[in-house]
Amino acid sequence: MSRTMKMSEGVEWAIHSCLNLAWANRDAIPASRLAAYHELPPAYLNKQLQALCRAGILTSTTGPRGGFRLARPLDDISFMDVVTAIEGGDDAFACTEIRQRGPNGGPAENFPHTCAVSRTMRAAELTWRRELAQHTLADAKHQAEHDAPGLTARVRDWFGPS
Amino acid sequence: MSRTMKMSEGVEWAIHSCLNLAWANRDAIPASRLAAYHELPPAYLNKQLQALCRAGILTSTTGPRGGFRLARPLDDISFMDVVTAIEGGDDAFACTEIRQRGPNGGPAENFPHTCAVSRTMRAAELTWRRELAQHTLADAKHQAEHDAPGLTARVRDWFGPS
DNA sequence: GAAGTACTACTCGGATAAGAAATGTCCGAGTGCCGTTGG
DNA sequence: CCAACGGCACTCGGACATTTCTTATCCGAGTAGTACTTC
Repeated sequence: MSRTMKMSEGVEWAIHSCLNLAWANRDAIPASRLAAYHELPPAYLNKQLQALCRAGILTSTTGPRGGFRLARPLDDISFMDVVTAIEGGDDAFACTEIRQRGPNGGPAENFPHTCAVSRTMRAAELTWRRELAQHTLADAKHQAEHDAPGLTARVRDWFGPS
Repeated sequence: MSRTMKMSEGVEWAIHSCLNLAWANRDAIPASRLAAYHELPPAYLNKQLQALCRAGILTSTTGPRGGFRLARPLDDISFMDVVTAIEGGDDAFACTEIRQRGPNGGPAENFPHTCAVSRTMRAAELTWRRELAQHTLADAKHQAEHDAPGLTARVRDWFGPS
């Protein structure tokens, strides 16, 4: 009905920023510059990149000529890694075990099996996670380069020489 | 990082209520009674069931001896149907096309291909939706009955004779 | 001229506001049932 | 006794609060570079 079950837009920002970091191929790029490239709020993008640092996807350096850089090559960063870093690893469907409440409920010992509803939901989410884990940012980079041939050079030029 | 990308708990309530409707096998059951079975806020559950009515999964009747009933058999109601009814059909990942913004952006004509990031995200979600669409509430009902043999009779008895 | 030092500008990082959205509540419109009344 | 009628209790339905969470912003701690002072 309503627009719930929405993924944070920070995921989109994070992925594109990682791609830009790879294309720019510089030592470190500050959040403000990465934000300017997509006209995003700088401080908020910084917040998202912090999450990537905590997840070990990026590394950060403070001070002049500081900023963010990739912690490992793109083919070692899956979509799932980024989603987990930003969104957290919890399942979207949180079973609250309402079947155990109410008149026909009782102590948890009466319910040795996990809820059938929960099983189906989790299985579906698992296929989603698996699919995300099988695609890396390197794949996205190659596809984007294939779609827009001159993109790599344009991005590198805009971010300037190393 | 935070607990975002969370599915509404209304989905869980809706599925269990549909199962209870099937087990009770009565003409119509009011939201208050369905809520009491799981100790849920009656008015809010009513709100969720309204969404199922709009989606054509349930039918509603007002007045005494009114309430909700299933609009079609359980094997014709998939998990996807319920999720769509409650959460809406929009994708969790909403591509905002940030690649088109900024210095290297430009008019949409410059981007004939859909964003590679978006493609991957949508493909993953599609597997999730497909998995949900392949399982019906009848499957869940059978599994639950298999897990807890006496459940069917207990539920029907609690809701009382037709 | 070279080395040491203080200063400045710039970065991330986390704490703090603002806004949106999910969650929860309440009252009105409508409907079927039941008792009453009249034939 | 039977039928029609009026009242009543019960239901959904949508409009209205409240709480939570995402989104966004701001300022401080720390760092590297730079210019200046001193030997």
